[in-house]
Order: sequence, then C-alpha cells, then structure tokens
Amino acid sequence: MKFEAVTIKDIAKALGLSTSTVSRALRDSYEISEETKQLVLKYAKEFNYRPNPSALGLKEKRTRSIGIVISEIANSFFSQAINGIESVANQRGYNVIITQTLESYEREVANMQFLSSRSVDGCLISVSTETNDFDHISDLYQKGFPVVCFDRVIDSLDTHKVIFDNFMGAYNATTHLIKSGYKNIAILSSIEYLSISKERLNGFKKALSDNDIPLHEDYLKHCAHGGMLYQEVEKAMDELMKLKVKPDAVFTSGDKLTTNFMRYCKTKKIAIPEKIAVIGFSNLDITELMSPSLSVVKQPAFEMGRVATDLLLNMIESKRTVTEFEHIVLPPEIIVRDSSARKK
Amino acid sequence: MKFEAVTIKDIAKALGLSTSTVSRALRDSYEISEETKQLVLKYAKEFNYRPNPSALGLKEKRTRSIGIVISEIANSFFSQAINGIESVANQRGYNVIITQTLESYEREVANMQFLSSRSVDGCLISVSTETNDFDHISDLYQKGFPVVCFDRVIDSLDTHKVIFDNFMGAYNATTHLIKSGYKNIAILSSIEYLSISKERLNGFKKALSDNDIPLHEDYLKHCAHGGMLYQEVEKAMDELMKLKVKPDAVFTSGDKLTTNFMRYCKTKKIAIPEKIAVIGFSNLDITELMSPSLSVVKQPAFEMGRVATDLLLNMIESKRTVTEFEHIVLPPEIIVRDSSARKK
DNA sequence: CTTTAAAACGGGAACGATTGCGTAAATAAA
DNA sequence: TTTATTTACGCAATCGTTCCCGTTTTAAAG
Repeated sequence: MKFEAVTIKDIAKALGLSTSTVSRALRDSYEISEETKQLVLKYAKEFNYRPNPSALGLKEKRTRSIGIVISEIANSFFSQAINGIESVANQRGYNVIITQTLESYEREVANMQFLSSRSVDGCLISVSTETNDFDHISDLYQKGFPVVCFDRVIDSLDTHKVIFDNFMGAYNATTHLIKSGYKNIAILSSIEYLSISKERLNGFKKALSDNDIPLHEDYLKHCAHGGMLYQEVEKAMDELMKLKVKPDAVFTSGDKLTTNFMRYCKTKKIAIPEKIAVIGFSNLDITELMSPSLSVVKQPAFEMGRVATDLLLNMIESKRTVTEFEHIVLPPEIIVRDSSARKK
Repeated sequence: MKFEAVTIKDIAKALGLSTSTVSRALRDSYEISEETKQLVLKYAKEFNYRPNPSALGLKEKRTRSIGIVISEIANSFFSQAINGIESVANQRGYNVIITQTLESYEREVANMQFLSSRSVDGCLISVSTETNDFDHISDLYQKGFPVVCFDRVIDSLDTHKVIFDNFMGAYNATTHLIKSGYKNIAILSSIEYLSISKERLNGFKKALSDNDIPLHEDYLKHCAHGGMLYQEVEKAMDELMKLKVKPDAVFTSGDKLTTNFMRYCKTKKIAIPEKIAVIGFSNLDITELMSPSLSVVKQPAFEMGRVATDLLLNMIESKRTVTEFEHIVLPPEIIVRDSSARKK
C-alpha cells in the first residue's frame, strides 16, 4: 500500500515557489514577506503538511525520540513509570520507543544496540535482573550516547540517576512488622547484585539490628528471576516453611515476589497474617482488594518517570558535555493494611 | 551531546572504496567480489555498523515501524496485547511506537495525526471510549494509511479486524450466573456506542432471554468512561442498591468496571457472593488473589496482539491494494472462582 | 589480433528538509 | 541620476543510503 503525504516540494510546486522559500515561510523567517507566509501557511494547513521525520532526522542528526529499556511493560510499576515518561517527553516534543528485556541480558544488549544506532537521541534504562556486566551500556555512554538510569541503576555509570529510597522503604516496612509484634522475619529478595536488592536488603538488616533482632541466614532468600517465576518463590517458601522455627512474617522485596508469595499462601492455605504476616513492594492499584488486603511499599513510579525524562532531555539538549550529575532519591510510601496486622 | 556512529561513507573512506560498492557489499550483491565483501563485512562488524534508520526511511519511504493507539498501557489487557504485538513486530524487523489516548478523543486524533505523518508505516488501533466519530481514522485509511483494528473495532471501517468473541464471553458468563442460581442480574457496562459494549450487552440479554428471565432496564447501567473513574461506578452501584429488588448478581463488562465494582463492595462492606455475586471481564493475573477470588472472563490479549500485528504487516508489505479483509474472532475463556459461587 | 561480454567497481541522482550564499528588484540615500 | 541598502526570494550543498548508469579491466569468442 502506498500512502503519500504532502511535502515541501509539493507546496512549492503548487504555489510556484522554491522549497527554500516554503521552508522559511513555515519557520516564520524574517526573510519572507508576510503575504507569502500566509499563502504557504494556509496551504500547509489545508493539506495537513507535517515535516518528514526521516528527513529531519537525517539533516539534524537527531530523531526527537527517546528510548526506554525496561524488563516488562505488564508490570504496574513500569507501566506507571512509562506514563510519567510519556507525559514529559510528549510535552517537550519527543516521542518514545519502548523496549522490553523480559529480564534477559541478551535482549537488553540487543535493545541498547538497536536504540543507540540512531533510532533515538538517548535512553532511559532500568537494567534487567540478569544483567551483571554493564559494558554494553557504559561503552555507548562513553561514546556520547545519553543514558539516564532509573529504578535499577548502575553504580559504576557516571550519569543522572533517579531512584527510589529503597533502603528507607525496606527499613520502614521491616520496622512496621517488628512494631506489630513479629520477631521471626524472613525476606524474599531478588538477585544479589542488583542495586535495588542490595539497598532493600540493607534496609531490612538495619531495621532488625536497630531493634536488636538477630539476623538468621536461613530467613534470607534470593530469587534469581526477581520472582517472575512462581517456582522460584515456591522453592524459597518451601524451604522457609520447613525450618524448625518458621518465620512469622515476611518482607517481600519486589512486585512479583509479593504477588507470588500471596499465590503461594493461597495455594498452600496458609493464613495471612495469622500464620505469616507480610508487607511487600507492589505498585498494583488493587492490592487493597486482595485477600487479605495487602500492606505495601509503593514506589512513586509516575514521578520517577517524569524526573528521569526531564534529566535525559536536558542532557540531550545540552550544548556542552554534562559533567555534574543529579542523583535523585524519591521518598518511600508505606500503606499498612490487613496483611501485616498486629500479632495476636 | 554528540554521538557519532559509523556510516557507509566512513567505511568507504577507510577501505578506499566507493559508497556504492560498500552498500552493495553489505547487501551481498552479485556485482561485488567475494574478497571485497569479506573486507567490508569484517570492517562493518568490527566497527558495529548499523544503517541509519532516518536515511533508510527517507530513501525507501518507509520507517519499518508501526504504531499502536490504545487507551492506556497501565491496563493489563493492553499491556499483554502489547507483548503480543512486539513479539511479532520485532520478529519481522519492525519496531513499535506506543501512544495512549487515556480514553480521550482529542488525544486519539492527535496520536493518529502524529503516527500517520510518516513516523510509522501503519498502525493498530483500539478506539477510545470517547470516540464517536471515526473520520480521523477513516480519512487516513482512505488515503492509503494501513490501519488494523483490534479489540474495540470500527464497524464502518473496511479493514482487517481482530476481536474477542464478546457476545459469547458475556453470554457464557451470564449463563453461568443463572445456572448458579442467580435471577436478578444487573450489568455494569461501558458507554453504549462502543462496539464491544454492544456485543457484551447483547450476549448478556440473550442469556437472560434464553433462560426466560425478563430484562429490567433498571439493572442496566452504563458508565461513560468505561469504569475508569470510581465515581461513575459508585453512582451506578448506589442506584442499583437503592432499588426495591436489589440485584443478587452483577456482570461487569470491562476490566476497570470489575475492579471498581470490587472496590465499591469492599468500601460498602457488601459481601460477595452472599449479598451480590459477580463475574466480570478482567485480564489481571492476580484476580485469584482477590477477596473473594474473582470469577472472570479473560481475553486472549497476547494472541490478539500477535494476530493483529501479523495482519497489519501483511497489509503494509502487500504490493497490491488489499481488498479482502480478515475478521478474526478469538474465543472466550471463563474462569469460575468464588465470587460467583452457587447461591445458597 | 580484434570483438564481445562478463565481472567489479565508481559516479551521481534521488529521497525531504534546512541553510549559507548569491542575486534581482525595489527602495532609500547621496 | 547614481550608488547603497534592504527586501524577498532562488540555488545548491548536505545528511546516509540506494540504485540506475556508466567505465575499466579481464577473459572468452571469433
């Protein structure tokens, strides 16, 4: 099928002008008479002229679009973040290309390659759980490809970063469990080397030590795929439930870990919070409707997307090389509901 | 910031060849000697050459990308559909630009304008609830801009369409409620003129009449924003609960209607299914964890995305004008859980 | 030893938009 | 009236790639 849109050439031909005159008229140049401008503008509006993005991209060496690299769209945190990203990007005249890694390192490399090879002017990334080597990102960044990290950041990369206060979120959530009377608190965590995992784990540990509760290594479970697979959560929970002293509460340090924990308890008919209490990270907007209603640590995903995009666009549009980097930390929000009700 | 990637010119200069030779070598033309090809290929791989999408787009009058127009990403049905769309698109060498309307007609028009003005080769659309006039779509389509409808289709548009068997889904769900002993069944529906609303409403009505249950107009509630706003669901439910004969079951004909119905019952402390049973459309993967576990009509969103994208790409790549259009209907899936348990 | 033809490559236009530079006409200044 | 200046436009190069035509070299055919 062919779909031919009107070009500057078409306008020029129709009006008996040169393309340069038309171009200048459209950009409201002082060199063009008011009369001609009106003529061109009227014609352009009538035939719905839009500049060809490919031509513009070729000429100006920029595409006015940015890329996003995230693990998956069908994750409430990320879809909310995307909304924040789009709101800023669209407002500033950029469009957005979203790519998913599904937590795969290989796909992350491929996506970065694709985005950097001139399809976008820069990108936002929240690295995949599988990613342990950041060369594919830092190499591009070193060469001048603008990258801003959010959520799951890369410590070694010297760029703008927008993160959630994972430490505080985990600390507050764990403290809440302790204050509610729970003592044997386990943690379901994502893979060790992930920045957010470390921070959340540290928050968890600090809350325990601040309350003079010893840390049992048995209570510390890592899930390599961040809870994406039910099986890994099942295995971790099975191990926890086989311990002599079972945990009486769990802090689930990721969205998928939280929901799969709930699924586990439902399947195994383990009463929450009677047998085991829980508070966990989640950005789902229906956690209040779960059984029981879920206590959560909620991340300001939309805001995160907004802030990160603003920083990225500033970086892209900056004339000189950026040398001072923002490191923005957004505050935690904790919502207490039935799943972590006071221990009887 | 500047980020310069290697071009054909660079390769030509480095290797002492002309751009045409390099171009041909990269495309494995018979006109180029095996020797030269290897030389070029090796260099290209080493310096990670990628063709400039803007230049290609300009030359070939195609961008190898497609657009999506949906109401919102943060809706499980659409995010799952996007996964299906991306899987096919990426496999066939296209990339995807997602735009959201947030159910606004104005934004839908703007998004279509943007996408059609040469940023993409075609688009997939599920129209917004607010959209009652389809000229902005059919005009472009008439001019040769490939469009494929999915989910919420446009009857008057003669193109490929991929829909869910809304009638059967609603019919089966309603029948299930009837067989479970419920007689006074209300429906929460989206705006009237939306194709999927009509079909679902018709399925609902047919199920009633097939079981000799009269239809009460009072039991028929429309929400203009498709349940996006809690207030509209609250208003509809308040009206239902004020009736002399309150409904003993509800069929919620949309994702947001379903969750906001649950929210209403939770807020008003209305027991499900004792006071009122419910089955509704939802693609959330945690409906089993809700309180009570939710009976749902689930749409094959991923599959829908896949199929629609295949059709769109065929249309785009077709040499001749397409005149025969597929009209694919995907089967319903009903998952019965506690929220519609047999009436006692 | 010519003629022909294949093989291997280069030149240059084109795609749509921008922009520095050149220039004709109109006006103002001398 | 001549010169200088402004106004209003056109020409042509450029971005990276492809592709239609040459052109040269080599080899085969006559």
